[in-house]
Amino acid sequence: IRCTKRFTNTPKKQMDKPKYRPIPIEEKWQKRWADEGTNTFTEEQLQNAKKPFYNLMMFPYPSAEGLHVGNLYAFTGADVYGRYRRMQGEDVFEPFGFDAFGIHSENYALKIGTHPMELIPQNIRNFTRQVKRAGLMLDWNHVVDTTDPGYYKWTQWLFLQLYKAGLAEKQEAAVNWCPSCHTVLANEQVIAGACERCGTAVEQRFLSQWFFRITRYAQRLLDNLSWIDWSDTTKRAQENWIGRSEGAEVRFPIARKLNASGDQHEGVQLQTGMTAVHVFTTRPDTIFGATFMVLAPEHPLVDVLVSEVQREKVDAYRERVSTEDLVTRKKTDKEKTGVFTGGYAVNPATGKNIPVWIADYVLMEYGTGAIMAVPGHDARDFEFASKYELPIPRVIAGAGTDADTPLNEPYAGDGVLVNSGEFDGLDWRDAKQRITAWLGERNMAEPRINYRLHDWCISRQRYWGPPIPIIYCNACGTVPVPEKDLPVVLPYVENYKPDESGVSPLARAEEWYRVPCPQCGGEARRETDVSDTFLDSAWYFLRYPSANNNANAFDEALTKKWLPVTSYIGGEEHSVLHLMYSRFTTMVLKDVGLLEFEEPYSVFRKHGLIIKDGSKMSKSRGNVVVPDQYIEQYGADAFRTYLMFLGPYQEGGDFRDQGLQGPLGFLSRLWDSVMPVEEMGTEQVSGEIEQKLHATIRKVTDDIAALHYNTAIAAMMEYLNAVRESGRKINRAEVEPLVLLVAPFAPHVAEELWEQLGHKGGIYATPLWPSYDTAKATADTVEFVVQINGKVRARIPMARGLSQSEAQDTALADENVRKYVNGAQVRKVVFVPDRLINLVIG
RNA sequence: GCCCGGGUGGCGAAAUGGCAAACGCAGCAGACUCAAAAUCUGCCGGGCGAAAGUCCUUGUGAGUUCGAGUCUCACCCCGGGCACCA
Repeated sequence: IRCTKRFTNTPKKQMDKPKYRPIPIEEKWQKRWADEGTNTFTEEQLQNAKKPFYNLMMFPYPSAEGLHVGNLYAFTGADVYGRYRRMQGEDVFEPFGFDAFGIHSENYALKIGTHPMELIPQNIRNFTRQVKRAGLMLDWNHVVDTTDPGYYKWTQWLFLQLYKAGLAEKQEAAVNWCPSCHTVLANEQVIAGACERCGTAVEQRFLSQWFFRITRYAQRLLDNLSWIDWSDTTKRAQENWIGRSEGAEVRFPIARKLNASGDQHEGVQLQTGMTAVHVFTTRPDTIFGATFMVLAPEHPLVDVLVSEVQREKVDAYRERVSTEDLVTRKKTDKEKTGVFTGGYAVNPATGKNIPVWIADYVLMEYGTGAIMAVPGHDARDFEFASKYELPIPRVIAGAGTDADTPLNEPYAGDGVLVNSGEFDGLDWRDAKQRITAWLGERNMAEPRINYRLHDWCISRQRYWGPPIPIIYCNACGTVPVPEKDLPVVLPYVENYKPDESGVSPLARAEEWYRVPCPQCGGEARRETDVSDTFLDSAWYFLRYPSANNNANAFDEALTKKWLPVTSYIGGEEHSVLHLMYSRFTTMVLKDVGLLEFEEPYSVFRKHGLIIKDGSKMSKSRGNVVVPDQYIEQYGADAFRTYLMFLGPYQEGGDFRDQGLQGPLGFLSRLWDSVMPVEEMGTEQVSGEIEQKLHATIRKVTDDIAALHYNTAIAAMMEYLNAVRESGRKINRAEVEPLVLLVAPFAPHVAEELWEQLGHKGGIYATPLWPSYDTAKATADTVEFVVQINGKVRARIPMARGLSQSEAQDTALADENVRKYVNGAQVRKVVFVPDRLINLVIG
């Protein structure tokens, strides 16, 4: 009975009206795109593309938890841009892949007890399913999986190119060791002294590691930032990371040591041939205030400088520091400690002997591992000098102070030199060059540029990565694996758990690492470390066009056609690591003649972070949004549109479940405006709607180009509202362009409506992006703002193009305006054509 | 400490130095319905006012300007990154 009643209550017309049901439409179009190869290129098509546009998004690590909304936010933003460019007639190549090696996957595999070689393919299948459901315009013919031997063969090949170029070196070095992950970490992976991944305090260990000499490229990496078209904040982050400082290297000759009675005596001849302590300073102008020196406890000259009187204390201190973990060592707020070595060096400016100390606040890894301490003008030196009662002279006098004003705190501001001999009175900036030159005349100093950037340690004592293609032979030494023998396949080993030993689990696979030497055939041993995941991602963009090429890492012709990457959109969290390493790799490949360009990404734009309930999504907070449920409920189109609408794309935004209602409602209203097609009007667009249509096309076109997706969507909503509010029957010509404008955001519903409207071949068959007419986009009447003394007193519709006097006359005819002017003299008129007139009275 | 962002209605947000709050969410009222959902219509920063209108309002304080959310200076707060970097 109930059912019957409802049936009779529903008007006939509404029964016939097809309702917007996203899910079947999306399934239909996803199938069609796949069947017809809408989004994929064949090798031939890649080769023959007329207007190549390489649209890159950052490939994800395929976690076992699956795709989360942050991934999809990143991909959709890039996809919208790619679809937009494609509709404008460009050949958009939008590939996808998986960055599946690394500690992440390995730790997870260990945790759940599934071997990574089984786990990762599962994850990739799951990720692929999710990504496909989201309706991205991806080329599934060109997929990259970094764990595929067909891929990492070329990662190993890349290592060999660096090796041949002399840019890969094995060094015994103090490295960051994570005692929990049992591996070495790059400096970039150490966050405030703790492991980036697990948060465990990082220790110092001495291991033999492979390093890439990225520091040789520091200046070039910095210089190119001036011309590459990247988000400013990303460039700034790289600039800070490279950390260029200009200053001087100054030599302090070693002078004397304490003897047993505490007196100074002549220094000994130095075995190393070094007769001076070298320091790097950015403030050579303050050298007259350098009253002592500090060496890092590990500094090799400590052994030379130390006097017998102090040896015991020095050894004890060094012992203590070496066992100290780097978190404690690098805490900036802890009290500084140190020990006098008993040795002295000569300040080359004053000629005086100054004591040499060792202290843990001086780091071996920066500069020369030694400093001249200027306690008067450096906060750290001041603190140290105060504690150990060392003299704190003033050598810079700021406003209101002179040579004799005592220093109660370090002064690092502007000023002129004092207590600095012939340089007194000089501005500190000028003094930098003058003093460096003056010392240089006696060969005691020269200008020097120092970088914070360190060489890239790529060795990992882990299992889940590409083996480093090196063989150690007792007779021949270090021998690179011949390119013909690549890939060095990562063997399946049952026990891949890392241990305390500091060597890779592969070092337990004897049958794998025992090999004959490629040069002499003698007994040899493979390198058992694998390489850093960042090496996999440092070149993946080169592989995509050549993903199906087994003969080369990257095909010469395809690379020439498609690279550098036209547009790269990705998260800011990769500002320094991935983006810096891939720039470095590209430069190296150019230098060895394999590429013709040296910057991999012509345009890079960072996108914002998506927030949930006011904080970053994370598993520990339990606020991670999984897209599947939303896509099932609202459809991929509404979900995509919502993600792009919730805030400015480059700044991110707050994800709220209820927010999805807006875009869903918009898409259903668009659907209702078109369907059923037979009921649409056939009149031409005219009048206000025509103006609004052209203005909307212009705004959407410009906004998408600038990644202002949220305002582009708002403009489309506004236009649709205007069309619907007219109250008339909706004409086909009014909504057809809107169907196209919405396509980058909601591709499925756009395709469906486009087909319903009678168009064959789909939206991407020909370049369909609507064009606008600037003249038509401009309204012929404007609402003119009339201000009196800067306050709005009237809003009067006026014809466009009025002159100042016409506008003024019209304004003065307004009652409210007259009331305020009230016969007073108009002293000044500010006139902004077609917008505003401001009458200043007084 | 240094380097980036950012601070606007109940919420997400918008605004080439020129109408602050577009667009959307939530809310309220109404229409349709036996009812609910869906949909549609209206209202929706605060004060005064019957209304026309008017005053206040973009973290705080100053400044530049005919005019400041927007530019300048100082400060406060939030988020992110770097950090004994010599």
